[in-house]
Amino acid sequence: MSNYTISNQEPKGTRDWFPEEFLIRKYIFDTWRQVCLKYGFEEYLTPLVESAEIYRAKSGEDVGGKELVTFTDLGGRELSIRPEMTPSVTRMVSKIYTAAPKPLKYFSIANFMRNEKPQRGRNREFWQLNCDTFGSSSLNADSEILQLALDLMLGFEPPKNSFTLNLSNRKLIDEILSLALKEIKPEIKIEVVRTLDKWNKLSAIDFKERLESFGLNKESIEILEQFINSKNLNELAEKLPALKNTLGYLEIDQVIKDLTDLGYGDYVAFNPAVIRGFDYYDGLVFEVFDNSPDNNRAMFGGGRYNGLAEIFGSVSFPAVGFAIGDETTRLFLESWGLIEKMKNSQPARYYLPLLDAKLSAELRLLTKNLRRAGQNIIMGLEEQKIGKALEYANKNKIAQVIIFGADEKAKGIYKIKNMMSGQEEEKKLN
RNA sequence: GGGUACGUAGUUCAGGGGUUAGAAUGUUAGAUUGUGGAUCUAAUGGUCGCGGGUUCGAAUCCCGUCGUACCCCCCA
Repeated sequence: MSNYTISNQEPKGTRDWFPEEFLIRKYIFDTWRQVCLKYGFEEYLTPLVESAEIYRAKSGEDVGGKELVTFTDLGGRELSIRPEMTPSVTRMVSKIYTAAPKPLKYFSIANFMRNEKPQRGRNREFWQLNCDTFGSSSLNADSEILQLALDLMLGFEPPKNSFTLNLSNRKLIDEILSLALKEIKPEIKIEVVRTLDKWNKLSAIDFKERLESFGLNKESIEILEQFINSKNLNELAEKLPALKNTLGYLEIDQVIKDLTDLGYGDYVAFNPAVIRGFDYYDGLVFEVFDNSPDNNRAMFGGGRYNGLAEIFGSVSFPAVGFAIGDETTRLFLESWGLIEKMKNSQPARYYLPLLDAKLSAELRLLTKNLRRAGQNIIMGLEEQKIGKALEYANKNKIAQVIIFGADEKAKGIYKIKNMMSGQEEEKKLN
């Protein structure tokens, strides 16, 4: 006898997946996988751990630093549990890139770990779908990736206007910065970009004051305000004509046209406040927003990151992609009542209780035959009176009970009772 | 890393200095002679998150710590 007990609580920031929760997760993963396969994307996986340096090199101060979960292996190598997929998949692709036919279209569904403070929509262990196209600089690749992101959302059959894909371009951001800031130091530029990124959370006054604190003059601030307040491309072109024929502008314009032609127009919009935290983005960037008042937040995003690959080796290649988390997706489904809908369309399960211990051999045989015929059967293991059997089915939300006792055996039948309607159906035993 | 709130049966909660800590629900067994969500009976359940302090006495007050939820920071 020990005088203490070990807690049965899961580690901080992780969660147990009881069948009810697991069902939701499985539904999300199945939907993702189905959509990706339709796009001809191929599924891959990398190891759970990578050399720690791969993250220290590029993942940034937090993700690649204090949030990294690291240990030392038997050979003294420092390994980390992956906090994101991009370095791994880039490393993996760089091994085959030169010899592989281009482009490569890859996706994976994997878990990750970041040592951060858990909060709504964010845990230490989380799961993500990562989708990337490698080896194409064509705008068609960007278009397709965005279409994939949209179809991933539409795969859950959400109501109209439940989400919006907001679109911008890092090239456009660079244009506006050189237009507004001209000879300002790079450190200040980074701060300005962060402020633009936070525009949603700041009031107009705070926004202005913040820019003033960086020492920007009136003219610069006015240009930035005109930019960030543009509701669409036309408005932007009117206010800041200098941007109109820039590559960044034209790319956004083209992609929105592509997607509108395909019928996604209601879901796509230019939004100058989409910046995204990572520095490696260098072309189109996007974020998908949940429009639900209960869950109004950026769900996921991505973009083009042509310059990233060269950091990991000699091979450089263009890439465009995004990642979407299981938890944010679950919150989206919840906010639009889509989980109940999914639960009600699960395949039927049958409960076949052991009403008479003497019939256990017959019960096993019947179970086997029904399973062979493609049914999902939960077979009773302990002798049970019919009342208890029906109660068990109720409590476990099993819709159909197969009744097979002495009476049925004598008649050479079994009965299927529907728990919802109460109706019974007789079937012959072979 | 900073902040706010909360930790009492498996679960949802009550009790807010005074004997052996309660309810509902769940689980298990039995009753109603094989057609259900019911009712009845019984059993099962808790070092009141953990540690320290104040007190004659702490689930209750104080401090710390751990955990949970949410916000900020950061980031997908």
